[in-house]
Amino acid sequence: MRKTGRPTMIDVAADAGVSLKTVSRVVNGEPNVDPAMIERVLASVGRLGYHRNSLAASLRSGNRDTIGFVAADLSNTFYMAIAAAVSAIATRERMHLVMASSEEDADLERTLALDLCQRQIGGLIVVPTAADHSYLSREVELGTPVVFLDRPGSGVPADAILLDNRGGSRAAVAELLETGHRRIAVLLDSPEIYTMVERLAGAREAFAAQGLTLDPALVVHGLHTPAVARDAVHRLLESADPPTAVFCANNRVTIGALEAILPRGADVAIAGFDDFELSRLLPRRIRVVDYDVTELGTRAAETLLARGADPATGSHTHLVPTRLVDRGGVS
Amino acid sequence: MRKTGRPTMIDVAADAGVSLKTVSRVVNGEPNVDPAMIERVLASVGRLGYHRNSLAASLRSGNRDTIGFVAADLSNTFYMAIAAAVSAIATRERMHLVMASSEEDADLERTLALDLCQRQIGGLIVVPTAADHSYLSREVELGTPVVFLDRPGSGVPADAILLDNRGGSRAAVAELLETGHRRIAVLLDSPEIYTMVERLAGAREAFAAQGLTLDPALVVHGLHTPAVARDAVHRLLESADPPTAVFCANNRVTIGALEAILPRGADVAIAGFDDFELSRLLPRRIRVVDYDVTELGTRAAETLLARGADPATGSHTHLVPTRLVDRGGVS
DNA sequence: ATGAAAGCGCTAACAT
DNA sequence: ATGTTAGCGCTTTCAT
Repeated sequence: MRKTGRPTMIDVAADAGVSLKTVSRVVNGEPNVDPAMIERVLASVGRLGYHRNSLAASLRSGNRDTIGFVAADLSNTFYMAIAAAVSAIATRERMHLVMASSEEDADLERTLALDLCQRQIGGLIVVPTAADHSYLSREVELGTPVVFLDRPGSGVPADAILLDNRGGSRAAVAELLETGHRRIAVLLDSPEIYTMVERLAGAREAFAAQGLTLDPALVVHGLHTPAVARDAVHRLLESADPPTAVFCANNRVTIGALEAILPRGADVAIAGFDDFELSRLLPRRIRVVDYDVTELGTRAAETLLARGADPATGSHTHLVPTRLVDRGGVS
Repeated sequence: MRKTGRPTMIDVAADAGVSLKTVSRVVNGEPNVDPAMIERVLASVGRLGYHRNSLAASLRSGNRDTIGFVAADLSNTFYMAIAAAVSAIATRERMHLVMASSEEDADLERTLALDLCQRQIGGLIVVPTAADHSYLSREVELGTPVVFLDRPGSGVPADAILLDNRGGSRAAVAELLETGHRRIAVLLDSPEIYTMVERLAGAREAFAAQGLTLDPALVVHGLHTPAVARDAVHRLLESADPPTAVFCANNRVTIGALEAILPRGADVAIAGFDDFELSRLLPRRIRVVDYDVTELGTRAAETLLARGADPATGSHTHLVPTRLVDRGGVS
């Protein structure tokens, strides 16, 4: 036994009276080992409580058995659900998932992503916060597959898995217009976030398709939390010419809008991007742009693995479809 | 440059015309290096696009800079929120978080936990699914700190961070009793889950304090999903002697109960363990046993780090307090 | 079927 | 302040 705690293959080899390589063969289940030898080695493994050091193994073999995931904000259930989906694929492939949250900070994203690359990961999934991702180009060149999730990356050739943001919000706003609404408020988080830009564009497309335009006074940006969204909606409803409908560009905004509209009992139609927990139990009916969150994570992980297996083909962007559904209306 | 892609310290040393160790010193920011030398090395680092291989570094130094987290079910927002909290601490400490989900499967938990230990992690947080954790005793002996989260472990001395399950449910049920309810249904997930056992015990304590006992016909187990809980509540309400109140032992059960009770407009008081998203927007008032999820994750991570720094002291169990709050009652 | 030796990329221990 | 050497625990290559 060595001075330090953990037994190594050398210890097992000594204990079993075989060579280091034989232990390695047995531990890794390689073929062409005498059954009696296998027995002997496994007995020593059990006796010493030996566990293979997979770090040392991958150092030598170059095998990468970890997927890195840099989310934009892990306190957001959206990214957590994605992480869960990626984790499931990782486990299925006997890989590990290392995750981190950039907190919507471009510098932190860069630091975390490069940190993960230092750990010799087999692939990296990034929800881009930074505007430029050329900091990853060297890693991509050197063979680390990168997949952008939810938002496109730039400055580096990599696959991307995105939602059909435009199509989803276009459909939701088009429906409000068909129902006769004209004063439709569009409520958004920061315009620096890609999905917000796309969803606003989708709303504009719906107006344009009817030969109409969105009233700039009804486009509200910067609603980063439900509380801020709630206050903004209160203000809108108290204005001289209030909206008759609101389109909320994400679920936090929808929740804030509900917090303002429900207690007032205001007669305002509500549509929102992203489903959320308990939306079915809302006391009033709303329309929601829904999609399969799990598909985002699963696709990203599988794209990553496929890319690892075959780095040759060009980079693709996959759009995950959305659909407009009814929620609430209980009681 | 080497045959394989990534440049190594040796490449940098050759390029800069210095020794390997000097590169190591510069890259790790060690003191006592000539500023001119630092410049020269950093220039080569930039030119070659060198990144330190942290796996190789920790192989040699023995430093463990990863926290492992085995959740019981990552698709549950509760564990996701905990993972987010742990991730935040990991980032703060410049560590990484490797996570996996046991899917409430004891064998998978064991496999995942030991897999993580193989990766030479600096500490392991486990939400126990298995009944016995002596499979971890060797790792603990060898110096890997282990913290059990949400449920106690057994067979191995390790810290645990638990909720005050009994106290929380006792308070909730006591309040229902004080309000005059006697036929109180207690709705639970599987009785094999520790928290369920504790929460049921808390409910019993509340009855016992009044010299009363819980009607066995009103104790329902095995409500693993909201849908199953919903159906069970429908059956209870249609029975000959229906409950006038329900205590739901977790948020999935509460949601199922709401799905049954709200559409019926039934006059049944509701109390539940665990807060949930949008609980504030419910059309009717319910009581919720609330607590700080972040605190669970933060405590676990900090206990782990403290344990890593000082393995000497005995193992402790920390109880995170709960409080009874109002939710819903909007419109 | 088994083993000896080299070396993955880095840091620790010891020079100088 | 800088360099040299050994070796972390394992896999690979090449013998036997």
